[in-house]
Amino acid sequence: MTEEAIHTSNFITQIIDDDLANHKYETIVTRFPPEPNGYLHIGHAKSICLNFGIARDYNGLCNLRFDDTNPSKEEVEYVESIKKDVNWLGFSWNGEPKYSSNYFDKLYGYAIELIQKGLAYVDELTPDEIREYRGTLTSPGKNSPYRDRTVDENLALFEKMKNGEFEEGKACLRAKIDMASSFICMRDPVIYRIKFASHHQTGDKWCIYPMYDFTHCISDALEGITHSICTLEFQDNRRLYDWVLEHITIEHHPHQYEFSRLNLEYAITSKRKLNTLVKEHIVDGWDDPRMTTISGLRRRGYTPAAIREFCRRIGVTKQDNTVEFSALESCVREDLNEHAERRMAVLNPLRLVIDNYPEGQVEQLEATNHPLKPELGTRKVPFTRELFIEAEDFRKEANKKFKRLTLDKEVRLRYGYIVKAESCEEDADGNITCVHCTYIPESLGQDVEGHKPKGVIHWVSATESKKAEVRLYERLFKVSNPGAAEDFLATINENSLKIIDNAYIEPALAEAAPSQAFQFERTGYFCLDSKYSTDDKKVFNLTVALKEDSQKAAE
RNA sequence: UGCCCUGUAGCCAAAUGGUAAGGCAUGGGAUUUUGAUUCCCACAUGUGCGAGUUCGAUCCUCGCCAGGGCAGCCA
Repeated sequence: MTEEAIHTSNFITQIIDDDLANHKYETIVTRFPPEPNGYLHIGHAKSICLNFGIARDYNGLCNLRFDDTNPSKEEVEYVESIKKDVNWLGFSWNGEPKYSSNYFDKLYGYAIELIQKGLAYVDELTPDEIREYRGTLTSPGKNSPYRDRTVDENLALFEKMKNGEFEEGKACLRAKIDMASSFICMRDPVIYRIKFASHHQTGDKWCIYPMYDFTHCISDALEGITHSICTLEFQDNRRLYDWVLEHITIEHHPHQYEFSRLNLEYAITSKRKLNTLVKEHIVDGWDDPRMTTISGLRRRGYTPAAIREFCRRIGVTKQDNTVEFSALESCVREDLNEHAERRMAVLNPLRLVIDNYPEGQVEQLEATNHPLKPELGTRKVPFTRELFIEAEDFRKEANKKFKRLTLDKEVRLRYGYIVKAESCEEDADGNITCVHCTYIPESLGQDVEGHKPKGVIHWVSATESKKAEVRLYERLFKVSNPGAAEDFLATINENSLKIIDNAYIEPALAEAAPSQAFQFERTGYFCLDSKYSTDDKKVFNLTVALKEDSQKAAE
């Protein structure tokens, strides 16, 4: 998966192909325009891959533009996280990051132009009245009594708005379009409102801020965007996008195209709801490994390549869709299977004593780091008389499908010897506390005539291994579509985080580097937790479990 | 009961007038010192429904049905 498809085709790239063939454009320019009011999530990754991917595939440009027209919801923390996430996903934007707020002066000028053309007016209806006058989905609206003010009057009033001479909500600037339009966003949309809020980029320079519909199209035009790609809910807004650009004096007129946003099972792709989880401390921040935010996926151990591949596989259309979570997991497994070195770790230790192995002896067995990549080398794994194996890898007795250790039967210890379970000890409650076995000295690295182990299990030396914390995760929600629930907080899976504080890792894992992925053999893929892991106490996150043979459940 | 958009397999998604790609999932089988990986095989007489145009329709036309979006001084 190192080489991604150079050109993935979808209805938008088909339009671009046509535009290029017709010489409508020579260079394709796109943009990714997040509002810095939250962290990016997997849904944004789809848009990022689309916009930056097009720029890459067509040798074009993609701007990163913060759509920061609402200072009361936005923060610099978010702009920083967004830059980091876009870069981490493997993309770089054209030039410096842009901000809609860069264009506030020009936007103000275009508002004046509209007023001068008699196409905008200062309305003094209250917000409630504006809503009443707007009409409904099935009935037309009616004109505001302030709609026919003179140009001069509007100019003076808009100036007063800018100078802070109106209170918030007492006046706003509206485009004069059509109160009877079947597109509600064309019923004299508000294009400027008063907000006495300081802005993270412009400070207290302004007390009036332009609305999205007025800002976005002009920002696109000013940046020379050719294809302005957004999600389906903006389809109606396209009429207003075009109206604004047709009625002001501006060089470019980009075209807007809409695609369907990603819905992922068992995940939430609403910044507002994600924010609730963070603010209510239901999760451990925006980067909680259970979150499908970019930062959460990163901390969980997902790779940029896996996320990009996922976005490639799901495609881009206008159809509503809900992608199964397994589609995402398949992408990380594919990447990690190829790139993650293999290690052994025991999460639920059961003592295994090899009665015929010399006490005190430590043998350094050689283990390959990757079964299909000898170039990744080998490492030493200490083998001793007492080991830990997974408790679930031993049963006193079991049916034929059980491919692990049972009394009087043999298994191979991965990279080591064949052992035969002879007896086990139990506590007062009947829990198995220790298994005694014998090993076959000549079985190291080779089969032995007459011995057919039932399977291969992983292990760790009881005396040479290190203790570690391992965090296992399940889906954050109990239902496949938490976003549709009346109260999505009620669908939280209380068991989504399981902390194992007495896991044992082979010595080589104590050297694990942050952001290095490992496969704990027969268990899953893991990485160090960037937040809680320390030199003294390693903490590993489960990225994704290995697939399990369905026969395993039938044993 | 207005306008806009969308209906191809369990989930994504190609093909856009020439007779239904691919991926995920699922079920079988082979290989395997990871029940992983890898490799084979199976998986839509069918494109929401009904008409029409055509030699031929998933594709064009009309009607119907279903789903989504739109009534923030949010984006």
